[in-house]
Amino acid sequence: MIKMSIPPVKEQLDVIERGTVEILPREELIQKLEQSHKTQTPLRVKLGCDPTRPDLHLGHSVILRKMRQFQDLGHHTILIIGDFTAMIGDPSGANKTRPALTREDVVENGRSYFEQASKILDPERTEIVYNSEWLAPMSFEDVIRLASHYTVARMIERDDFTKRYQNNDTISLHEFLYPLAQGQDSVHLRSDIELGGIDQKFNLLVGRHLQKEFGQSQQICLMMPLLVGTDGTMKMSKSYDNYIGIDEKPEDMYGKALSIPDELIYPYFELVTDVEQDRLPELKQQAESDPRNTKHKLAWTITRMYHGAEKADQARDHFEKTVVRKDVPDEMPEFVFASGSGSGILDVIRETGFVPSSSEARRLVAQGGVTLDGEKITDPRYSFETGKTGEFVLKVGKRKFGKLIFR
RNA sequence: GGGGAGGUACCGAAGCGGUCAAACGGGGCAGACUGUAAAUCUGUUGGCUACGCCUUCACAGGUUCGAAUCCUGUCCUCCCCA
Repeated sequence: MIKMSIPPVKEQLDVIERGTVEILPREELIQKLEQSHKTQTPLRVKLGCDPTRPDLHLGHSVILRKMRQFQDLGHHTILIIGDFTAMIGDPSGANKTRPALTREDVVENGRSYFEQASKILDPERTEIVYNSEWLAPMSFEDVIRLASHYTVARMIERDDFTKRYQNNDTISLHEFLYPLAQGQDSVHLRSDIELGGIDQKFNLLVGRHLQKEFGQSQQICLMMPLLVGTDGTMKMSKSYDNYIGIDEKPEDMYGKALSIPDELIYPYFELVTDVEQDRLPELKQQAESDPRNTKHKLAWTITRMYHGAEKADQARDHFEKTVVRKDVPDEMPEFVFASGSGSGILDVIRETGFVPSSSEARRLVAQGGVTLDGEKITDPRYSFETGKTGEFVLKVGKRKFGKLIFR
């Protein structure tokens, strides 16, 4: 491992505070940073992840990027795969009790999570731990003791619980254990700082509280805002289908990034891109004066971060071509059919996998959402002549293209 | 443990014996429009060998010519009391 020097406080704060919503308590953070700089001892920075959904998107990247910044400042970072807590299911976010996962699922998801997170974190400098390591061996007695350090009144103060309680929604008793388990992680790891989304505030504070109960130095809670999704209203989440996945194809990434409302251009630059700190004010202004080009710059930057400059250029060209000029893309998946079968258009569309059912295909045809070589097909009974050969460009819906080859 | 309310499509929510593949809203999808995959307007939204047929209204049975709607049992949720 490379020995890094820990820079002075002021310098660190500039980086640390980029995009944060809240640091509790900020004063203590400064003290810890001073101490750390003086003694050149890295702080222990903890981030827990819930491996229920292994597809990471830009929403996750906000917090992971913050973690990366701590790495670059020379601190010690610990990524906790919440394999044990995932079996409880965090009550926050989806206001619903989540189904418990099996151990195998959780382990597999954890692996996939780290693999994806490595696109943002420096894997060399990330300590990975699974919280089942210390949570699983706890006895019932240990759990009772832990639970005695928190009160029901404080527990139901928590937003999610309050709301669900008022709505007469189910709250399973074991959900109360989630924050405690997460807090126990902090105690076990003796963390100095815990990162989290602002929706994690309660959980992070429980960690702080428990550390105090156990006579430890209390962690600083650093909260990042929730990234608003491409729909411009709700937080980015796979279940709202308003996300940009970090594994997505360059073209999709670019297109989705362009679909965000103009007000989000700046927050995205600040939270999910690696543009230099001192360029931010300038970008903020451009986002207002020239939203179109600034948004293209944003889309390009995001795509470049995950796919490189060359792919980003291609994605931009692809967008210009298919969306702006409504032209046919350079590359598209090919589907080969045997001529002579006299295939109907509905079956052909189905075989491409662009739609889940032939009823859906029929609907699209009826609504004029299907073209063949640029010609709208409106008759669901349209079929390719028997014995016909050649290639056709099929377009289904707004942006699904395929090359049909009959031979 | 006792009493009451309720479980409807992706979500919320009507319907309470036929005219129900199921109103309405949200979401999704499509068309028009657009700097944009935004906003707005319009249409559409179970499946199929498709002007007809098949499977849906927690689950399993039953009554009836006919049930999402009535009856019985099971599972689940919420409220009040203990």
